[in-house]
Amino acid sequence: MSKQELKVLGRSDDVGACCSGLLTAPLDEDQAAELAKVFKALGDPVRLRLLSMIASRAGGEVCVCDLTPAFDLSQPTISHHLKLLRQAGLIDCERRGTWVYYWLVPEMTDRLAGILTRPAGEPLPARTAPAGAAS
Amino acid sequence: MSKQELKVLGRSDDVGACCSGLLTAPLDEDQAAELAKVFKALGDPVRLRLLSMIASRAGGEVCVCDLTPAFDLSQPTISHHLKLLRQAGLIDCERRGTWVYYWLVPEMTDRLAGILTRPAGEPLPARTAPAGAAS
DNA sequence: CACTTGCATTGATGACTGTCGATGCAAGAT
DNA sequence: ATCTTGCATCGACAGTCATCAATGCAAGTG
Repeated sequence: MSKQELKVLGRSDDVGACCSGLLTAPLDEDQAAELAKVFKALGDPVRLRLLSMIASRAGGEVCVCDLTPAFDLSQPTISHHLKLLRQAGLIDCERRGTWVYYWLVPEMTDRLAGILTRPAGEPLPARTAPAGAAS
Repeated sequence: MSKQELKVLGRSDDVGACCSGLLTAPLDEDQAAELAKVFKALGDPVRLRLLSMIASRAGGEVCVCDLTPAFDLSQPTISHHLKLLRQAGLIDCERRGTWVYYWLVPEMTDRLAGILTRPAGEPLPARTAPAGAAS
């Protein structure tokens, strides 16, 4: 339940590896394609809420049966969104008896946060009085 | 060129304000919908590459004429992607003579990075030996 | 003025996505 | 074994999206 499924991310090193930041050097096509899959998984309000419910849960994991009733959506739809989040490497899950529990993969959110963080003390080219503006 | 267009984000306070983190408390529907628009804008490889090209540019801004030839896509398509990034609040632009220049809005990427960052020294509920596993 | 160049907008189209009901499957209960 | 419950998968359908060619518009050039 936790290790089959097409591993969307990384062909080899996966989560921990890769690129410093999107803001410091132009992404190449492969990096961009890989990253886009993760951001696309975050690009839906239902999945964002699911992720935040899972991530903020004391104890670190949530049973699907606690997630589904929080939405005005069918159970297959929630299951589908959870699958996408898992394929993006943002969460993982495990069956335990009758129930399935999900938890956050913090390495992935850490990686995204790092990618979106600009190196401290950047020049920050004073975007206020654009040089030769059309005056 | 820089201030019309439907302001996708914030109804009032916009970028700087809002929520602490997606990882600490469940997002409500409005926050999730708002955030999802920004992540959706990042969920495309072309837009990610555009953003990284703009953000990493020395001088802080890029002319569209420098961006378009870097892709195997038509000029209207690039223009469309730039529009989406701008509507998401990630970049802004200005016409200067014949050319249009784009630059990063670092407040937005900062905000996203913050949202994806978990509070330091979190319990990190030892996901290794799942309690009552199906043994 | 007409002509050219840089970029945005429009309209069309094929591909993808979110959603559902129906179904399948695993595991505990009887 | 049969029934029930929890969740995933399947197939279908409507809505959204990425892309293009055609066109429009702004601004510099002759």
